[in-house]
Amino acid sequence: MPDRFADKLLRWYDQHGRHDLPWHHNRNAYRVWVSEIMLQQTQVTTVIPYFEAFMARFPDVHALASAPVDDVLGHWSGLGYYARARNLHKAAKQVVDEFGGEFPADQKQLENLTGIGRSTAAAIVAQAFEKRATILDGNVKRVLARYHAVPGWPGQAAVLNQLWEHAESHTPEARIKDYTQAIMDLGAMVCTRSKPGCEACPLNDGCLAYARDEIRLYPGSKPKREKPEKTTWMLILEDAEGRILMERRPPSGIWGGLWSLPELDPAYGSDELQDACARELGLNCHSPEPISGFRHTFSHYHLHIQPVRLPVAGNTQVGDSDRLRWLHREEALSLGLPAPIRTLLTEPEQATLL
DNA sequence: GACTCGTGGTA
DNA sequence: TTACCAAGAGT
Repeated sequence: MPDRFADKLLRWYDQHGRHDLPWHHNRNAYRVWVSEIMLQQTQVTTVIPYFEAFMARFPDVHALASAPVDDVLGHWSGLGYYARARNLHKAAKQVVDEFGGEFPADQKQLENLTGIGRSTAAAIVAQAFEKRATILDGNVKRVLARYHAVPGWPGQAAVLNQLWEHAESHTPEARIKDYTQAIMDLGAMVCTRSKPGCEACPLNDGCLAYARDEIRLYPGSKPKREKPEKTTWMLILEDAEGRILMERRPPSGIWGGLWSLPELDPAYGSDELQDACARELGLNCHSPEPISGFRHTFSHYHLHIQPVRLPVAGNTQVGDSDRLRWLHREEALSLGLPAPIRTLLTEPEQATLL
């Protein structure tokens, strides 16, 4: 049974909530879906320009389903978590092939689409179809962990299940679209991770953590783990015409499906790179010109990227395959590149010669 | 259940 | 400079 929680929250939302985000206009299941996928683990201010460009290029599910995956990845370049883009493209085809281009209004059917989980399916049902459904994203987890003083890290299944139960219990029948936006807005604008605005919170009188003055204890933090250090050679192979050899990365793993620079095993020493290049890529290269490396931090490890210039002598047999392409710098930059590779190609002064 | 998957903001 | 983490989902 819905409680006063939703009423207080909605009253606050009417005055202080965000009513003007890009995906609030021309609202339909497609736009809600794309926004929800982009917003996974990604902040609103980062998403907005990507969303606008994506909608201009892929205005509906048919445009997305019929587009080349490279085009989709290109519009995702710099946003991160690129499996989202591959899954988005795959799911668009599913919607066209299995549902005639119309998104199902059922949460379970939505969850069968690639890349749509429980919370995202609920968000689409609530926001696009205005049917009662319960979301549980990072904002809601934080609000509810504090409101009910739920101990533990939400990554633990037991903790997560408790939060889902609380979330279900507060979900109202009426104004579901607004409620869904409201509880996310409260988490993003008031019940923030650091320096929450408890004095201005519409729910502070029922908040258990606030009553105990223990806001900082919730939600529980993730257990720390050591981040391993990894190293890789990134080859800048430039031919006589100034073209650079680009390589498509494998579909899974880091930067899956994106175009990047060819890599060699870090076990090779600098003096072995020229031979390794000939053996593994069939290229006749000049001697390597080391460039100062840089460290890039991922969620689970640090990667020391060691770029190396290896000018290529004469014609080469490599290239124009599905995996390897010789491209001018501008052509390469039009592909979906990982952020550090884009930086390496656009700001070579960042990687100056040793 | 543990692990993987990016990037930019923030303290 | 570094650690933490945000509109999660797939393997």
